[in-house]
Amino acid sequence: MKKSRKIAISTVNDEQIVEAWFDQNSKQSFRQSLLKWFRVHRREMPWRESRDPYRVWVSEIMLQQTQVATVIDYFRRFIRQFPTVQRLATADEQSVLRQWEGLGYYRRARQLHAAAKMIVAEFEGTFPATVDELLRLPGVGRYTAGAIASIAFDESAPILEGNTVRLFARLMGLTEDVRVSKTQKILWRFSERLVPAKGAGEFNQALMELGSLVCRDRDPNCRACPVARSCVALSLGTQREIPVASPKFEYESIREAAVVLRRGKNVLMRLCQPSERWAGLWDFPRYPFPHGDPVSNLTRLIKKDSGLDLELDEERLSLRHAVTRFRIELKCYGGRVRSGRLKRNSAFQWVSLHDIDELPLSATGRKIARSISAFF
DNA sequence: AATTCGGGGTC
DNA sequence: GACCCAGAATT
Repeated sequence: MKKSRKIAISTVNDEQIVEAWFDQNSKQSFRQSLLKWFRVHRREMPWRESRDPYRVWVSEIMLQQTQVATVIDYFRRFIRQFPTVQRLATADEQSVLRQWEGLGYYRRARQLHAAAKMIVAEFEGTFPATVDELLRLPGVGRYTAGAIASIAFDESAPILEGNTVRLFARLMGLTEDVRVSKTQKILWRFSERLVPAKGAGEFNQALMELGSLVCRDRDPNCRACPVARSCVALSLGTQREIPVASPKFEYESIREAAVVLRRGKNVLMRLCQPSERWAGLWDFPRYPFPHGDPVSNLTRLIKKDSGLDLELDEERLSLRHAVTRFRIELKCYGGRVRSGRLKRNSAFQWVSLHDIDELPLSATGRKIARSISAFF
């Protein structure tokens, strides 16, 4: 008897911690308080000006792992150039990637483009309107499907992302690592139990807005919180210790070299291959920084890969940047071609200075391109 | 269950 | 520097 009771208590940490919260709190009054707050503090955002599923979809893809402030201008430009799903579907991928340049996670742009073609072809232009249909689109996972279905189609679908993870963890007083799947499951369950049958779109946006503006990562503003009375963390004074999250990765410092090789008005560029970082984007020829004499070693590397006979100058530009789990120190060299022709089906290609503006580059590639006059 | 995939904001 | 951001797909 005592034994089974003990087991029951330890399993409270799992699914039933959710039920414990709902036992202690009225979800109707929680929803009311939240929506009342949201109607006052709701921020204007370009994708909130309509409920056009296409625009909601584009915004949700852009917002994956990307802050609202960063997305706003990208969204405006993207919708200006690709105002409908049909226009996106018939665009070429390079122009889509060009609009995405600087946002990062470029797979999102390629999948968005692929999904637009799917919608036009398989759904005959009728936008997928349910979570289950939306999940068939590449780049659309559980969060994004729930967000689109609820915001654009008023489906009662739950969401879970950065803001709501933090909010829910504090509301329940969750002290477990929110990155492990067991905790994710608890958080999804919480979202499922909380989402209303009607008005889920507004409700979900209100949750995220509260997480973003009030239940902030650092410095949560509990005095301004409309649902403070439902917050276990606040009642225990542990709101600053929650959420607990294991580190995502450790940084590794690496050094690279890039080369701006000129031939007349053209510059040697390389199309990043599908298996590489920046797939589909253009980059300057780039290598791990060679040991020994960088100029002579780089000259040999480029000659081997491109087939060109060339002459390199000294270092002209040094950039530091971080990408994924790497801190990169990138040194850039200028150079001229003496003779030779490009190898066939190497990813290299001569690009005129003017055309570089139209190509999608990585953020560092664009920095090099902008200071290209320093190499001539 | 881990890793990959960017880049900028912020303290 | 270190962590976060309206995550998804792959290994």
